[in-house]
Amino acid sequence: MTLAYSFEDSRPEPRSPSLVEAMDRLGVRMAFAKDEEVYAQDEPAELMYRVISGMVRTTRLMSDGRRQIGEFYAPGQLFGLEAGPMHRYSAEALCASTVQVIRRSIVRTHLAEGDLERAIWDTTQRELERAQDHLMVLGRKTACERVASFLMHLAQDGGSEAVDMPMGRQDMADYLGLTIETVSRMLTQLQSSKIVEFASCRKFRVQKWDVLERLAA
Amino acid sequence: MTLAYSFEDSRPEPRSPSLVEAMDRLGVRMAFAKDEEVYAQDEPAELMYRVISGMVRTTRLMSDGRRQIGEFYAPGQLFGLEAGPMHRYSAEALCASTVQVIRRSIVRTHLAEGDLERAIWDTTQRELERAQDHLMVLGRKTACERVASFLMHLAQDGGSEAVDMPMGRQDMADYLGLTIETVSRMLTQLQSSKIVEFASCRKFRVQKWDVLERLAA
DNA sequence: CGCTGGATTGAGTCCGGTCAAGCCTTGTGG
DNA sequence: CCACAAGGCTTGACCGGACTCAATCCAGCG
Repeated sequence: MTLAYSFEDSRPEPRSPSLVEAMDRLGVRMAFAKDEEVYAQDEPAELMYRVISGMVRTTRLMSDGRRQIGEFYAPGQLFGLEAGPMHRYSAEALCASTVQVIRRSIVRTHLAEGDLERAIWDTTQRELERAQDHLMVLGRKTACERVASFLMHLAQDGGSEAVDMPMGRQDMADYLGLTIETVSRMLTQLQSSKIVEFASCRKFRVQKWDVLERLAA
Repeated sequence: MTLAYSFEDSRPEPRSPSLVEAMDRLGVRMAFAKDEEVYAQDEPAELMYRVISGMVRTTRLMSDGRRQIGEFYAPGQLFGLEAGPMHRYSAEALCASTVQVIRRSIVRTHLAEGDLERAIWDTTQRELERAQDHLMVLGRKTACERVASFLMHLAQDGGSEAVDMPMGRQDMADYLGLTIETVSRMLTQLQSSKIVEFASCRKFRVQKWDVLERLAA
């Protein structure tokens, strides 16, 4: 495994510390290769997951191959905590990743009454908020605004540091409802306007926060 | 009020019957005119709402006026039951409507422990599922597929009956991430292919379920 | 050093947006 | 009952942003 994207636990889960602790004690760490599936759509959701290193994406596929990415999960974030009994998206590692896995029933027996429920609740709530923000992006924003929003979001809590982008152009495109070519064009456009600067095609730095913020609207 | 859209309680809320009962006993019925606001975005969410007649939409606005509709709520459905402390969308009646309103704190004191929580949970869960389906529509479907999905959804539980569409073209457009003109064109296209038939511009009947379903993908 | 897969760039097309005209329904007032 | 106005819907002509297809570039790696 390369060191490139192993920013271990740099963004810890803000809530449910006791759950995370229980997962640490009782959970199993599993390694996933790039593009390896963590779970499948319509599979029963009896496990829960937490990203340790790398990054995970949730995707949904149409019969003709069109793909929509629901969300990206960075180290520290919980995922696969569906409200219903089934997974509504499939989940895949988008680069070599390690994920902590634990059976829900085990968590339940080892946690104070309601702790698991609270964690699921917090996660679902955040999930809904993210989906609602995503709707605005997909429904009403231009290609340039979508890409700007995306970079903004990635850079959010990175200070003025260089930000790593574990996902490739295709993943960005499928997240933003665009094509790779359009994503690429918008990125070069943002770069030539000196709004962001790319060290490599997976690493950038924001140069004009105000402009980027205004573009992301 | 015209009789056009008064399909009172034809689609009852499937879960949380005790909550609905409590709302019936303790809630207040309020009438809203077309386009009247039920609650505003970023307003504290201390009330909960249930559509009695008419229809309600939740919307989010961008600074330049672009609008995204989050969801439509038919009679019987609960809305405004946000997970967080604030409303993340504003809600408006899209035609003359009556809405049952009740303060959350009152519900809590009159219901068995956990009943309110369960209702909020069920609603949030359904909300998330709807948002996730919506993402696929906005991210990866063509104009024709979006409109087909929309009609499909409306007609879902209407049998082969004529289906009423309380919302205007602008509302459809803002829900589907399109313009009124495109929506209109797709509707005439679907009609001239004999897939659906419009009695008036707000009332239709599905003629070829299989084709519509395939289009909606 | 060449191979490979991802990223960029270019040329051309097309879907959906824009602008503008016309139509139809509904409601109002003479 | 008709005339007219107003708003919503449809239709047409045109435009442009994003897609498609294809060539090229580039970094990582054997």
